[in-house]
Amino acid sequence: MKTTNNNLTSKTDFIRQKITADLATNKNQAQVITRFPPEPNGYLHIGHAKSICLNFGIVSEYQSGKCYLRFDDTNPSKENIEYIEAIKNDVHWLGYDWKDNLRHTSDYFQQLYDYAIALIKMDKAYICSLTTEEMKEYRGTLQKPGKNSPDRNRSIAENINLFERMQAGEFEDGKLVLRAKIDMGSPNINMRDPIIYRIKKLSHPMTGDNWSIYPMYDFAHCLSDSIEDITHSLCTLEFEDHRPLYDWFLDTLNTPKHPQQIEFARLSLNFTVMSKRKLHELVENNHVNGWNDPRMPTLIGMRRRGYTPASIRDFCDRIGLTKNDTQIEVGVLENCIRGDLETKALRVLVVLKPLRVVIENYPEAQVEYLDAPYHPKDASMGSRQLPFSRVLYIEQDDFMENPPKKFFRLGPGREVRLRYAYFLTCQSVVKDETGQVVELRCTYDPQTKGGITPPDGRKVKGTIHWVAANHAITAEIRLYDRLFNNPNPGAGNLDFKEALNPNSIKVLNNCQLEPSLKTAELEKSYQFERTGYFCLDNIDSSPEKLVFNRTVTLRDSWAKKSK
RNA sequence: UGGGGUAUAGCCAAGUGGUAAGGCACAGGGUUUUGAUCCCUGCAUUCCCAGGUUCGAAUCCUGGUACCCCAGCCA
Repeated sequence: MKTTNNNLTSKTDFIRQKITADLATNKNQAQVITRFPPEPNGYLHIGHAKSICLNFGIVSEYQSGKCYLRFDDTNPSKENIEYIEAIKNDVHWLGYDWKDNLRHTSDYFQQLYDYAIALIKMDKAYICSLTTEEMKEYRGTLQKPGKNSPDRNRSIAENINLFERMQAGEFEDGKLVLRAKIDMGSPNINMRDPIIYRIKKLSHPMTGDNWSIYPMYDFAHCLSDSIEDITHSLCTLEFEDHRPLYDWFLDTLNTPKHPQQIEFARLSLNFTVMSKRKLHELVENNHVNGWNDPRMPTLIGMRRRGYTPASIRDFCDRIGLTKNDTQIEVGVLENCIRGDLETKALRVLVVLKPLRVVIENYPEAQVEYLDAPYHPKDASMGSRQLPFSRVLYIEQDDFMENPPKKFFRLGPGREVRLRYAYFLTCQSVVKDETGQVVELRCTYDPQTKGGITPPDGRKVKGTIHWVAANHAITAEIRLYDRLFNNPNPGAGNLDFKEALNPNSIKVLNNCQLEPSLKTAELEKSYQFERTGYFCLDNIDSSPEKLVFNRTVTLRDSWAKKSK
């Protein structure tokens, strides 16, 4: 999608081509106005991020750009105020600012009502008393045309009277609806006299008890776009066959503005689910621990996991924008966060699964401090002093009793470098009654301080991380893996929950961290050298008990090879 | 013959009649005190299929095929 790198980014997707062309012909007074219109009935996920980056991103590319954040709150039975606040937070976190362009569809309820009255007066809408079942029957099927409602020829005066009484609260929910009078024989089901208002005697989060009728999406959305003078109304593919209806309302009502709806393919990621229904189900049935579970594809979950706004924006740039029905590999996302954190994350030493090492030729009570840079390529990130002493912890995975020849780490008689410290040779192995290796007895080479090559020129192939036992901090670390085992959970007619990965979270309780991590900060990423990127858990971590989440592992060509 | 869409590599995706960009993945090589990073190199005689038009077709025409979406008083 990018034709050049970095700041010279120029995207040439079909929507931008269209906008550029419109600008060239001076359509819409050479303006570009978009909107991101979430329904406040759930948390935002990575799929919404695609839309946010598109709508907010695109207007920043043009001088005249403006993007509204508009809550599409036309259904009070599903929506609530908590979601509104959460969505605002997520949009800001992602890096976008709607400035003073915050709106709600409910802001236009009166105008929408007036438009409905206008439609009735044009004899283009009528009150229908068919029940839900009858309505379905009259609608016809995909193959067969529908038939006219018996109420279709109700008089304008009666329609107005009934509509006013619907709003006045005279009828129970579901008794009557207002329908557009279009064409029950249309091959497009959306045009078969769609419902535009229904009765819902419910308190609305924004308008309280002012209304007992609420407009439907198709009616409210195009008119809200028109009211806001949206130039390009970008939405996903499933609304493509609603476009004739979008245009019908605006044409019929002859609105001063007629925005153009353009559809693009929604994001689909493998090994995860994106539909709100499924995400709700995961949360409600406790398959995850809430919307902010780090395994969720929600923005709030990804944030907790350690994904940065920049990495998500980069992802949205890379995946492209087309009408193709595609499924992006999660590897692309992982690659984006690795790319971002590679330059930003402080490097630290942390042992996930400790194995005790005693250096037999190192003085008992001695402690020395070794200088270790926070980033191998960026000196401006500074350095810290790592305490080193006779008893250390190394990673269990860095030792094998009978290692294959290509294993560069520790084994009986083998020598490795302790990062920033010394060369270390394994002399013997201590086991418990069960035969488990519990300790390594080693020696170090005093001539390799700092990890340098000794005078005899001896080379060592592997470098491992470590932590001084007496100085280490103990912490909990949560290792996450993909939530589903199947690249396409729920494909076919399988229940997507069958594909849940039972090992999507692994909690390690005895992790040993270098002392500098005592002051680790929230919202900051750390690279635990050789293992991955981590961040403090923004819910469960406390100064007394640090809890880290693994954002993503480092690329590991050894793991790949050794399989 | 319900309607609306989409087909370019394992996954994305440029390409708009002039001889198949780029990214991810993958494979090989180099640098490296992270088996990371970084740096090279390779990776579609062919664009869903079949015909046709043309000096020339992924692009135009004709006919097929596959997949996705639509029958909420949801959005």
